[in-house]
Amino acid sequence: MSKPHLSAAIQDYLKEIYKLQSEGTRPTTTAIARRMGVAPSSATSMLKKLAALGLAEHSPYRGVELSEAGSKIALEVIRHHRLLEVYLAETLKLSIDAVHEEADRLEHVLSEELEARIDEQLGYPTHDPHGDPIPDAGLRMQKRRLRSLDALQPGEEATVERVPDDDADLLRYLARLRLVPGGHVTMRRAEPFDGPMTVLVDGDEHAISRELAMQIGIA
Amino acid sequence: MSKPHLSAAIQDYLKEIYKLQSEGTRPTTTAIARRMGVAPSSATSMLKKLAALGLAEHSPYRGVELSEAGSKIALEVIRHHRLLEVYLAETLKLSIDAVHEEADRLEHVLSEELEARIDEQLGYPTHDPHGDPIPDAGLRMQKRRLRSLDALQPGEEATVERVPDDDADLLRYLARLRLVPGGHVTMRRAEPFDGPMTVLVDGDEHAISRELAMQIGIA
DNA sequence: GGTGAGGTTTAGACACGTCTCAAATTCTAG
DNA sequence: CTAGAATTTGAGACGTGTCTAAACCTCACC
Repeated sequence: MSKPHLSAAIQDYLKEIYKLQSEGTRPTTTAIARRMGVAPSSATSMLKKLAALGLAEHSPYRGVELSEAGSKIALEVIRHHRLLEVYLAETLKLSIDAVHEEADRLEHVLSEELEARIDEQLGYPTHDPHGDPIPDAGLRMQKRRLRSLDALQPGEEATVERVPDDDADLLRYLARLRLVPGGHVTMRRAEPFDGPMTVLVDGDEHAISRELAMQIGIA
Repeated sequence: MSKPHLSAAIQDYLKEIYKLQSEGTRPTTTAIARRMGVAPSSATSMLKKLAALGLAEHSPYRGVELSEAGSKIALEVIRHHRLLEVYLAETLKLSIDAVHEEADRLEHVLSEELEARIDEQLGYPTHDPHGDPIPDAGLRMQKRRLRSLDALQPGEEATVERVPDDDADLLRYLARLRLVPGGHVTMRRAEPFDGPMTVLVDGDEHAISRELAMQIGIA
């Protein structure tokens, strides 16, 4: 009962498991360990702990699934994280490639009070700087299905809506190309055999790999 | 060498030892333990660790003294803490009684980058909301010797410059009386035998204990 | 329906920061 | 100067989260 004080580690695991689940990936021990940057055995220990706390159901060798309580906490952490990202970007002018790492540290020490102030001051934003949705105060998160940039036909135009959030180098590169949420993009060419794609952004042509194009959400 | 990653606990101990030192109190094991809210033996362990890390000199049964390196880190933590207090009060409109606790958690996860942005955005403040000095970017802290409110003679006026920072209930009370930094106070009466003092603040008379008056800095 | 490769769990260890309890040391009052 | 009081330290334990090494399941393939 009550609150056995959920450590930062527990919160991080719950968050990653939740994200894996919502990406459609089955949250296997290995996948979780890779995301967390720990050994698989460490993940196993944690999964057992999460199960003991009633935050997840762990069927050994089978996988894990968050309980109602676990999902709730995961959403709270994600809300903290993404709100902080918006805050750091808007109010303190941090660049899009820096906000993720900062928010990762701040998310665990953000009080509900501060969260509310930030949310209010930002005007209740619905998406973070990378285009990921922010759960609202009731922890409801609006899902949206985006096309990915590689699906664009030559000549077609679109607005960038989402970019990956956790690779700072990649984000710096994308920011330089202005291939970030809000950017306007036109498909020029797609080389055959899954070759690179040439896109026009703000009057500049850039060639990017199809793999990268697949990671960029558009609408 | 390098950075053995100074844990939040280490930073907290260094900060408290530094504060004890600059208050003129000899940082004994017991005093440190009381400030940290831990058992004296826990403090001893930590003092030994600090000594092993070259952050302090520990003479058993005698006390402890911060080294150059230890003082530097203490000042960095104090800078983080007090800058955050100003930031939370000014930008996010947190009340003076809430900022200390929030800053205590945030101070350990504030990056240098963020610290610099905050400092700049605030216009390089020199004092936190309780009136304590903020070390500058070079970690120099301006000391000032304040009189305390109980030294005021009947009829004398002064401006409140400093209040205690870590008792939220007390701060709420002082804030209600407007007996906080910036407030203008006039001494009315001081009852004999160290009795209470009656002061005028913004047109309202309040009686406060001499003990409390001693904790309030004026100029 | 065996079997081997790969994913998963267990076992045992460690670092950290905390505790309690008991022993050692220092302080202080007579 | 000394004995009792107060303080400080040491030893051993615990909880958390991590690791490596080794044992253990599962499933797809033949």
